[in-house]
Amino acid sequence: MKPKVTIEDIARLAGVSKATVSRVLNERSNVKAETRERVLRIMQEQGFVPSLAAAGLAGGRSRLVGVLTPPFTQPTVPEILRGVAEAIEHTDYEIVLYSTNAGQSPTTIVNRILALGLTSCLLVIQPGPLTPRLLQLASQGLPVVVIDDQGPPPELPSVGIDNRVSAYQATMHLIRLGYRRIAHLQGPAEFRCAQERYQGYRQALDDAGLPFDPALVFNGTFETASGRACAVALATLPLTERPEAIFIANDQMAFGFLSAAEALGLRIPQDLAVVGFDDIPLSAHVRPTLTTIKQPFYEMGRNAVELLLSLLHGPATQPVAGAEGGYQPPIRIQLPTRLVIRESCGALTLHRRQEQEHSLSDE
Amino acid sequence: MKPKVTIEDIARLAGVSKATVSRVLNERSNVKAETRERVLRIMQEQGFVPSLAAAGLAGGRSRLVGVLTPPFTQPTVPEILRGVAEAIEHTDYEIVLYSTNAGQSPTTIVNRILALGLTSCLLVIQPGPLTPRLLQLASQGLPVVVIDDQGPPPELPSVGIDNRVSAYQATMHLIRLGYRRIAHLQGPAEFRCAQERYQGYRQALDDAGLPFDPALVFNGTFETASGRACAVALATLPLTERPEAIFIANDQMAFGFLSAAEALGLRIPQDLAVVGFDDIPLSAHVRPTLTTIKQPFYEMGRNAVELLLSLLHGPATQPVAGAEGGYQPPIRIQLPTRLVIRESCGALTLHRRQEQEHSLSDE
DNA sequence: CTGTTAGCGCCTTCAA
DNA sequence: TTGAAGGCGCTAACAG
Repeated sequence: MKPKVTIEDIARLAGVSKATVSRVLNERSNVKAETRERVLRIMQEQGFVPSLAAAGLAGGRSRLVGVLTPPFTQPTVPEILRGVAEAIEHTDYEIVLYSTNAGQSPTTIVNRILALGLTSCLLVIQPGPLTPRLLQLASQGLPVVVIDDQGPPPELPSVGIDNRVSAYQATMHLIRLGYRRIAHLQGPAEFRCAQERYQGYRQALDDAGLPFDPALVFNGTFETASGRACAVALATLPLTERPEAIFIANDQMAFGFLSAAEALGLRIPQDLAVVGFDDIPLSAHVRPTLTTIKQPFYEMGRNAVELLLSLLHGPATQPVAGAEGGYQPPIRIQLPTRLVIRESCGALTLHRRQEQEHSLSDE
Repeated sequence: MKPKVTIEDIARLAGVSKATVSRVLNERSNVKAETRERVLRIMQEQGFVPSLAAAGLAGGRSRLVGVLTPPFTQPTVPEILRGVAEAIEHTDYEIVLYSTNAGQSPTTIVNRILALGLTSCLLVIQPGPLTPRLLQLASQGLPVVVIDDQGPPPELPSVGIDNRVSAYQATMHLIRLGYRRIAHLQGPAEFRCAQERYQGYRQALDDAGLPFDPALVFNGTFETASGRACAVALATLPLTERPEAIFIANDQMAFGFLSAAEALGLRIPQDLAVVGFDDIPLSAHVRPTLTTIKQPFYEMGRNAVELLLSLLHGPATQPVAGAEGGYQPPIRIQLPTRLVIRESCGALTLHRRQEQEHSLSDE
């Protein structure tokens, strides 16, 4: 149906050997300029595009980057993928997508991916801890970059944010607004980012000379339901023990909190100020709109791709087993976050809307 | 680094020829049951996974489906992709993702995709009209399935909804609620779905014996801004000419409409009832929550994959040039939509919340 | 039912 | 700087 133009065709038309065409393709230097241009021109004319499949087979390394993602409906994912896709587009690589639908072993998928022999490197968007299998492969030399929107420990090259500092800023924002009793709804302990955000919260209290009250720290799961549960727990607290504000470790839980609070007759921010973490699309649209820490998801995607490709092209920094030369930690790109001030923290009502974000107007 | 297990290895260990192993792999029937099981067992033991790249090269057809998508941040996309990914997962195919970032020629991308020789079929999620190049390729025998969330003309096998009927239901819902003067904000004329939704609107008015007033039909772009513009236009109308309700051709525009209406002091649904179209995630969260037609995006993704694979496996229904046998239209899978009743249409306030959807509680 | 023989389109030695 | 030959891992004909 489609008479694919092959290297052989080009070679014949250009009057050179296939090997030479191949050299031109791979931008080898050892081709006479004149020849190169002729070949290039003919490739143009014929609309030649090399077969990635064959190139991968023959050359060993393919031009496909495997991208391992959680379900697309997880709110942080689309933005990250947009960044990834855009970065890839400027290269001659393509994306092979492996979506990990909840409930299937990540190890299985990883095995499948690699064994397929399609992809020569992996970009992992994975909430929570990494599969041992992945670590093992990486240590064997497979280029892997992790985007830790939810914060896996950086045992691999990774792109992410400084959760501790960001949480510190979020908490400090509440403190500056004059709140004294500040609660925290934290994420599950398996997530390193949950711990880090907790630490940032603690640190802010300390630095402000505020007492830490363990009774004000609630355990959550990063899911909406636990936000609701937390609101209920707070509402049952005696008025004197009730906090004036709460820093919630992700927006998803904050949504649950807001909706339950509304149902419970708890006014946000008048009765209780709320700051979240992530800034996913909904955050600008819930009522009240959510003050939160904005993670630069798009940029994370872009940076991850760049890092991955640089790993791929750069010298094979093979982690020699038992190397004595001192352990050097994997590369980490840390992107800045930003506090987005909206209604839920009370800053707007307190400070007459100095930095208000128009909710729907920016789309 | 990773000593890939090949068919050759399996063949040796099982004491058969590579061809036989291949037969087992491809589930050919002509293998003795006993042999098959031995081979399968050994493949298990060795953790053998065939190389898609090689298989594609050798066999001519690859096991990769190319998926052409708009940017992931377009709100309808994640759900569709989720469906696609989930359907693919049950097969031995993989997804190669081509994201069409706005502003780049679709034709270029399509060419690139095909020439790569990676994918043997294409799933296109494309708002608006199809590239001529795509049509041409399809007519040459390339299996293509289109998901028309925004409604391209079904010149190719496609999965979508009945826009006309759905729009009819939306409008009829408003009519049943007692509204008489009903406006319509339509999408751009290039989108067939925009025309169809308009037709459904007209039809509903006709069937209800309501007069059609061209002054109540506004032109939109399917984007937020045009929703705002429409609200402004409505607000400037003399009170007597103002409609009591409006059917807006997609939710994105409805959001713009709602936010502008709020700013203009127009109360929804008291002053004006609104019904949208799509039911994207935000629709349940804007204020007031949006009554709208729910498109089954997830199912569309799933069905599209199934259709595509059936096309791939089924008999090559090659559209023979100039065949006399009468033109038969391409397959179309039409999925049912559903009217989701929320606040913006006034039904809840009128009929004391009979079908209310809890906004945040279902996540 | 099974083994043998050619390639798929490309890259990578080698030798020239 | 170039050409010729071999093979990546698999499938598709053939024979048997």
